[in-house]
Amino acid sequence: MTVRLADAGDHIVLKPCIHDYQVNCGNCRLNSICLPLALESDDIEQLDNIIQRSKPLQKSQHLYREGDEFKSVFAVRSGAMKAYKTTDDGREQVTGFYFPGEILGMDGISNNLHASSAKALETAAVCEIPFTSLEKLSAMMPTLQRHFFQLMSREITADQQLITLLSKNSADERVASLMLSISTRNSKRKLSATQFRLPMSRVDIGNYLGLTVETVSRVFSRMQKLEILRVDNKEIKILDVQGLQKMANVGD
Amino acid sequence: MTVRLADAGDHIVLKPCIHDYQVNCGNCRLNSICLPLALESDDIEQLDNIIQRSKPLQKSQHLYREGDEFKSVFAVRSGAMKAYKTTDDGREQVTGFYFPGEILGMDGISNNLHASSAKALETAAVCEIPFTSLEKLSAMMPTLQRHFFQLMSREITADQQLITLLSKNSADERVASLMLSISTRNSKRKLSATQFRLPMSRVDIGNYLGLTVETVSRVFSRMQKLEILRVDNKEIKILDVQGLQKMANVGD
DNA sequence: GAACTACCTTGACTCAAATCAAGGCTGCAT
DNA sequence: ATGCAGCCTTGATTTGAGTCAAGGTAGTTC
Repeated sequence: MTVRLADAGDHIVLKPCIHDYQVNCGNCRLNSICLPLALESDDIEQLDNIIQRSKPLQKSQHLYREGDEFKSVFAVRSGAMKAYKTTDDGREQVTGFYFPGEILGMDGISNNLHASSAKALETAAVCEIPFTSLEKLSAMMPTLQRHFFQLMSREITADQQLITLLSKNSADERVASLMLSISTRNSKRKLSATQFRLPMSRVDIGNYLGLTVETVSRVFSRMQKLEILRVDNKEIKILDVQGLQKMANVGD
Repeated sequence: MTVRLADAGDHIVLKPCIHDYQVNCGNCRLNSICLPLALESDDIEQLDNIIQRSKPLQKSQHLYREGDEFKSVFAVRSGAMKAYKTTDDGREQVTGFYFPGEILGMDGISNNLHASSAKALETAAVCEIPFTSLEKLSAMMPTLQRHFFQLMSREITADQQLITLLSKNSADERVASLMLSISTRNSKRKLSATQFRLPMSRVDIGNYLGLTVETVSRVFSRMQKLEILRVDNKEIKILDVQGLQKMANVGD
């Protein structure tokens, strides 16, 4: 059975081969997420000039690796990315999933080395923002400087959310929270909040949430039995948002 | 039995009532940790001018609370602080411990509201750095701007370390890692790396590491039995650094 | 210095998630 | 179409940390 991916027509199509190289920040339909600046059009043009748009990454291709020299941060334009660290004993800790309009790579600033690796979960296009140019432009444009401080701060609060989730919540609550997070982020980019395709594997979800694959799989089965979700491999349909919120144990 | 607190004379005395209000950034002995800038003395003076030094906080007094308006970031001058969030069901998640020279409050930038609360673990003095002034100064001083980006990035990598610890490591490994982290940070400020007094309670340690008090206590007992640490309430003496590293399971 | 409180430790028991094991799907390559 | 490899699911069993319970210790107040 086939499921429609998006309910909002052709806003952002998560299929390969539709990557518009001519897009610029001024007309990018993600700029309300990516750069919610009250930028003067002149400012946008300056920003646009420093941004490099390269050819799309294929699934499982790396954007950068832990230890690489840090030169740029990246905005996801289409597709999805994961950031992860490899622990001393070789296991993988996923530190974040990044969807269109979201920025990654900021952990590399502190040491001029990327502190994590970034890999495409599916065919993905990114905008590269060279950091030295961004710094110079920030010094000249107070709103941009402010905005970038805010982006970094948001990464910190997101990490703290995850810390709390890992430290205090059960397997059910963790998976439910992730589903709600993806749902919310989808609706921000005008995609369906209730129906979507997960770009990551169960292993990735487990590595993000501090759970094993088996546990993630069991939670999905449980949610399906409770008629909170319909799960068909990577296709997710949220049947009962309130039930999901209750399962996530989030205060509302 | 009494234990000397510091091995380096009167560098930083963790006892109350020795707080020098006349300190400025130029002569502060923490500036190699707090602001490792190759700042011109003129630059230091400008920075110094925006920094406010208020009277010390008493133990368990709040510096700010979750939801307060964000106005400033803070540098710890003496004592120790903890940052924490309260979960929807009233439990506490400690997101970080902050020692002299370390900066806290950066999670408030994203929403202009503090995303966590900060409380003194013992009598503590802080330097308040008003954020709007810092922004203005950053736009004028590239090294300061760069430095502040790096500080925020460091907070991100620290959070990612904690995420990995919570997600992948056993109780033994978590407690051992925290002891090593405190040891390292102590030696950076010329204090003993092997002997120190924990400013936080077992409950705080548990809330930071995602463990219960009982588990933290049992780990300390185990470490003592293995002659890795000597634990006398809050006094810690590391007897076997290599054993501790092995227990933390950190690659070297 | 007695009493109180907050903090810490230890033991016995329980339970949620990990581990171990096996089998089923899916989609790609031949 | 067939075979293969990676991914996902389900069941049985184990285990590390949580929970419950009780008692000890240190520091503070009166």
